[in-house]
Order: sequence, then C-alpha cells, then structure tokens
Amino acid sequence: MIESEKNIEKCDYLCIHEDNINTVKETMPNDETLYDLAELFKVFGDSTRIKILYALFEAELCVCDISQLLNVSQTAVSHQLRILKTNKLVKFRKEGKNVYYSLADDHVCSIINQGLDHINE
Amino acid sequence: MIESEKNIEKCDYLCIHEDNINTVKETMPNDETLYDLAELFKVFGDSTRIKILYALFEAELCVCDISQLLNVSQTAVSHQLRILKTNKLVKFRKEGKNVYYSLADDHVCSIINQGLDHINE
DNA sequence: TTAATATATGAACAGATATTCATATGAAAG
DNA sequence: CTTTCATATGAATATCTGTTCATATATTAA
Repeated sequence: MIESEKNIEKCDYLCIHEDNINTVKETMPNDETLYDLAELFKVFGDSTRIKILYALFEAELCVCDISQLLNVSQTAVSHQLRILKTNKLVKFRKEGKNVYYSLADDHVCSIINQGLDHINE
Repeated sequence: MIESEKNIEKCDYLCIHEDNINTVKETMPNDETLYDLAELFKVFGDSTRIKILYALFEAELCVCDISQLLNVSQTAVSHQLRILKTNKLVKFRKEGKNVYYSLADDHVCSIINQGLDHINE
C-alpha cells in the first residue's frame, strides 16, 4: 500500500462526514458539466476578453474599433474574438472588409453584471 | 515610423467608428475594475475550484471531505481553498483539528447558476 | 512529552495561455 | 489584375497556473 492510499484510508475512518458527502454527491452536476462550466468562466477570466465583452455592451464594433479602443493589437483582438466566438459569447456579421461583432445573448451581460456586483460589495 | 504605427494611422482615417468608440469609452468601467473582474472570473475558471464551490452549495465541508468527494489530493484542495479564501468566495471556521469551509455569500451561487444557464441553452 | 492526524505552505515542474511576428485570406478600389 | 486594407491564423515565445512532493504547523490523544 502506498503512502497516499494509507492517508486516505485513515481519513475514511476518522474525519469524513459521510452524510454530507452523500447529500452533495447526489446533487452535484456531472463532471462534464462542471468542466464545461469552468471552461466558460475561463473565457471571462482574461482582462482583454472582459474588456472586449464590456465594449460590446454598448455598441456593435468592428475589430479595428475594438483594437483602438482597448489599445491592444489587431492580432491579439482577433485571437481573443476567436475564443469568444468559439464559446458562443459573441456573434458577428460581415460588411465589406469589416467584421462587426456583438454580444451573442443576454447571459453575457448578466454574468458580467453578477461579477461586478460581487466586486462592488 | 515603424510598420505597426503606420497600420494604426491608416485605420484611424478609414475604418474607425468614432461615435461608437466615444459612447463606449464613456460607459466602460475603469481598467482596474475590469482587471479585478477578470481576476474574479479566473477563480471560477478551474474545474477543481468550481467543484469545490458547487460541493459547498449543499453543505459545509472540511478539507478532508472535499478531498475525498472530488478525488483530489488534500494538498491540491488546500491550495485551491487558499485561492478561494483570498478572493472571498469561501469562509471557514476551525473546530479542533478540522477546518470547515462554506460559501462566503449568495453571489457565488448566482454567478455559478448564471453560468449553468448559459451552458444549458 | 510524544505520536498521530488535519491542514497549510513553499519549491519545483509540467502544461496551458496570451501576445507578437510573419503571413495568408478576402473584399473593395483604382 | 494589382494594390490596399481589414481581418484571420499558425508558429514561437514568455508568462502564468495547477499539481505534486516534501515539510511545517497546530490540535488532540496517549
């Protein structure tokens, strides 16, 4: 028996609260859902992306607008927009040479606003 | 003049939508707030931490409980709890050798539930 | 006091990630 | 059709992050 197993076994007998654990196990979403959830929040967890999303609260913007507004290179903005697109947080429409991005739906606003509430307390 | 500056200047004259940019600039929170916001979401953006938080939806749990429940080493759980503590997402109380953790406030639930809503659409 | 146990913490390492650079694509203008 | 411009993308790099390992701390029991 390796050391780590020994520790877990000790713990089993002495400090585990079985009732609590079983209750929680029953109500927790499955691993995949929680993984996806973490992936979603990871997308919000970068200041460039948050700035892009917040910028799109007010208006539809093209890549160049965003780049200048945030003072971030066009390339970096494009890369981040791709991530936002992949995660269905923004949508876009093409018009000539420009591509206009906007928020995909209201969830984006509400998630960000919830976060702001937490910060401003 | 270096290449990148030339590009920005071209862009200034040709594709920037001044009105949109000004509107957005007025309503955007300051950089520090947006940075903090990203930091907050970064904390939610890890599956181990999300699992810990979700586990605490149902019940107060000690480190050992969490470790067994999630099948993650005690050390890893401790490290992640520290991050959650630092960001005021969990609180704790000591009782003998055990330390019991629970959610710091309702924001945590609502942020996570908002995220779940987005995923399940 | 000493041993056992629950939790915490620092250092190290491996894997992930954001930006930059160079370049490609695609649309409009000349 | 060639040039210009807006955007996209792949590769490279530097930084960040999560886990593990070893060990420290603190509490209880013997």
